[in-house]
Amino acid sequence: MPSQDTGWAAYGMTEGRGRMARGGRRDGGTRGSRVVRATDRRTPEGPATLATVAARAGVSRQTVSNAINNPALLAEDTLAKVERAIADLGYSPNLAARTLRTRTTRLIGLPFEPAQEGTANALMDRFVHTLVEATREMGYHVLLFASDPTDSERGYARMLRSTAVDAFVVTDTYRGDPQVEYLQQRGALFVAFGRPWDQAEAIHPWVDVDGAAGVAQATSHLADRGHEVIAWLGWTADQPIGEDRRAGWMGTMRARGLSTTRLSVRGDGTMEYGRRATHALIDARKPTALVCVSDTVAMGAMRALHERGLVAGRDVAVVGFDDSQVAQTVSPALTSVRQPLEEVALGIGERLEKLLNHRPIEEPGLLLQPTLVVRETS
Amino acid sequence: MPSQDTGWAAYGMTEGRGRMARGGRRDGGTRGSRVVRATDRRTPEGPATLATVAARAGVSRQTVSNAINNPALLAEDTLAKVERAIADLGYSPNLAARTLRTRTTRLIGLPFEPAQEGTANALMDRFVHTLVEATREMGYHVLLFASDPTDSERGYARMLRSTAVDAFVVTDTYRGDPQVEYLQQRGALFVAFGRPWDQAEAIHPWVDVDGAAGVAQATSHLADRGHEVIAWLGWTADQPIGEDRRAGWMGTMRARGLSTTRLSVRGDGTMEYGRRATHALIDARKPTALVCVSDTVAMGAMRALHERGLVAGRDVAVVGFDDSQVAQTVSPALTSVRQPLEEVALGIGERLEKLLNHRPIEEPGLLLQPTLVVRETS
DNA sequence: TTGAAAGCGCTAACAC
DNA sequence: GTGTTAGCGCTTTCAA
Repeated sequence: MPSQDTGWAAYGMTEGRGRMARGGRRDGGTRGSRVVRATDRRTPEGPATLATVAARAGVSRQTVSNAINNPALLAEDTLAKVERAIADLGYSPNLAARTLRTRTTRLIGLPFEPAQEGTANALMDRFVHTLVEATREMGYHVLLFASDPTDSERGYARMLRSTAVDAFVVTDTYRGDPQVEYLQQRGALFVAFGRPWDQAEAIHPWVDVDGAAGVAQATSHLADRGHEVIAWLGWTADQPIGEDRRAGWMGTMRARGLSTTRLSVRGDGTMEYGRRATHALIDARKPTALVCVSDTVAMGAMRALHERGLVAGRDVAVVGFDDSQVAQTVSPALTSVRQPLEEVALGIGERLEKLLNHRPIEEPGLLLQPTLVVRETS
Repeated sequence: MPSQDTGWAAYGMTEGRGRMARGGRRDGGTRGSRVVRATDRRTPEGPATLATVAARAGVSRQTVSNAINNPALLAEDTLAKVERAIADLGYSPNLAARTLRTRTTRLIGLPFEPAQEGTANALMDRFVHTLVEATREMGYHVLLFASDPTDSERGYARMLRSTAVDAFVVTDTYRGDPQVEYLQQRGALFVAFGRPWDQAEAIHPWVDVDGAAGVAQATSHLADRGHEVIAWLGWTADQPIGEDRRAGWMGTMRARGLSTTRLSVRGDGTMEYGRRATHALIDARKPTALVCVSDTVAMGAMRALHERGLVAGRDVAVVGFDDSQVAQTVSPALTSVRQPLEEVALGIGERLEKLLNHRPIEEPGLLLQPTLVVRETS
């Protein structure tokens, strides 16, 4: 175990801390009557505080505080003096003290769901990273917390009661979950990644991706290339996201006067489902193009084509959704709809900022357009 | 914008807060001389505090504190009384106040690097999730922060100075980075995901995966199946992880008395590199099996095979590393070495707990064994 | 076993 | 423009 005692060392240590924290610290002695116990050694133990900086700069603590939070209030030379001292001492405000005073943690809570070995993983990664960056620029950090799967409110409740975060980002507004309602009732601040599918009246800030538009784009792209028998491989009808994407296919087909009869299939999102559905579709309707609700399903479709000696992109076009790593790696490379996750995170960041600063949000909902990444399979 | 004022509403609001926070709160009036300004209304604004609970239970604040932190000290019935009150009021201690007092945030800092569109994404996801779970059980949360890419110490420094976290998890000890040194000098608490490759003397707690053993396993597997000309497709020699994995191949080949001459290739980790290297290897040495440093490289290899009309798994065996989603999805499915990321996170959690409780860590370093997931390509 | 007092480092309110 | 005072909610002596 390392045991360096350089710097203020013993950071986060309990033993001996009580003692340390006692004497010596408040070198200014703003309250004259205070009895300084133990040794009054001046060695800087622990990080600098407002008092340390104030003493060094020859001003009061409040002035240092103002220099940080309200620099405009200070005279130019005072400000310079204080800033010097801050730099010299390497001072950063103690976050806990600030939080206690301002009732503001500068933390954003992000529930981190179990990673299902499948779809959304890499997506989340792109999203979370941009969110971290965006919130950092606002002066916030992202706090991960496991939302109890059995009782999803548990996780939130604790965070709320203990004043642990200023706001939440809710990432799965899908399947009309009660999270949103719960948070709204509590008056908690949050922005959702995902539309309020069922509760149309609830107008909380949200950002989402227009899946229908993405699939419409894909379908148009195929139609433009001369395809007329274009099939849809979707999720089960209870999933709003899947149905939304399906609507994009359906709308485009209708608009182009193309038949959709027996060309729409639904099922769980597995590869095996994609494979079987593709075989069945080919037997029944001989589609020349397949639009899939996800890359995973598309991979199943490609496998089925392979099994029949058909080549994806030459004999039958295939389009996926998500632009996952698989889409980019597989051969032939899969055309896929890419979600603008970075933009989503940015949009959420903007809304969070307004929420946290109590500024009005003119446009609570933001629907972003995905882009079609055309590769070899179409 | 939502404007419910249910519950303690206005949570995190600035306006009017000063007023709210003033009167009424300290209903016990522990310090008799304190002048209570404004109205002394009893309506519970804001979450319950120690004082609220104490008043309700008819005990002092300290007793409530003890009930939470040192229940053994209390008489049975007093404890029961207090616990009742806590439950009734839905009380959770204010984290900021506790932090200010104890100098303990119960937060673990995790630097979140830019997501490179490629290798490790889904990996991180598996890891982070388990880490969140493990630390939650210890009563900690995970705080994400962007470590400045240009000046990696920047991010840490800020977190340290502002007493924002109790400990760090450092995730890329690879390429002998200065982070570790920096943190050690500061006496900061941390556990590394990754061995201390260069600075052998530095004994900080770490957990890592034995890449060499994983590749050795893969190579043995191939040799057992009768392969004798087994090639290695690695990363450039400056990457310790890559060299470690390569050593697994090399060691096994030697142990089995198989030649390695002109069978080892190195390059960047791209698919294109994997593809070209495979073509070159086949031209030069006609290997019957390819062991790859990553799934990405393996995908390149498979593409090359495909281009030559060879079938992976039948004509030439291929093994990857990471067991990424691609490995599971591609056809034929890729045999790959899977890292026990959940165990890594668990091991890190254990070490963190000991570190934070100032308990000795008997075994600072933990090297975990990956497993070979055999699929169609071998 | 329980209670009283003090103070962690900061900022809001107000006085000068 | 700067300083003074009070107190956020908690835990830690220390006294009863």
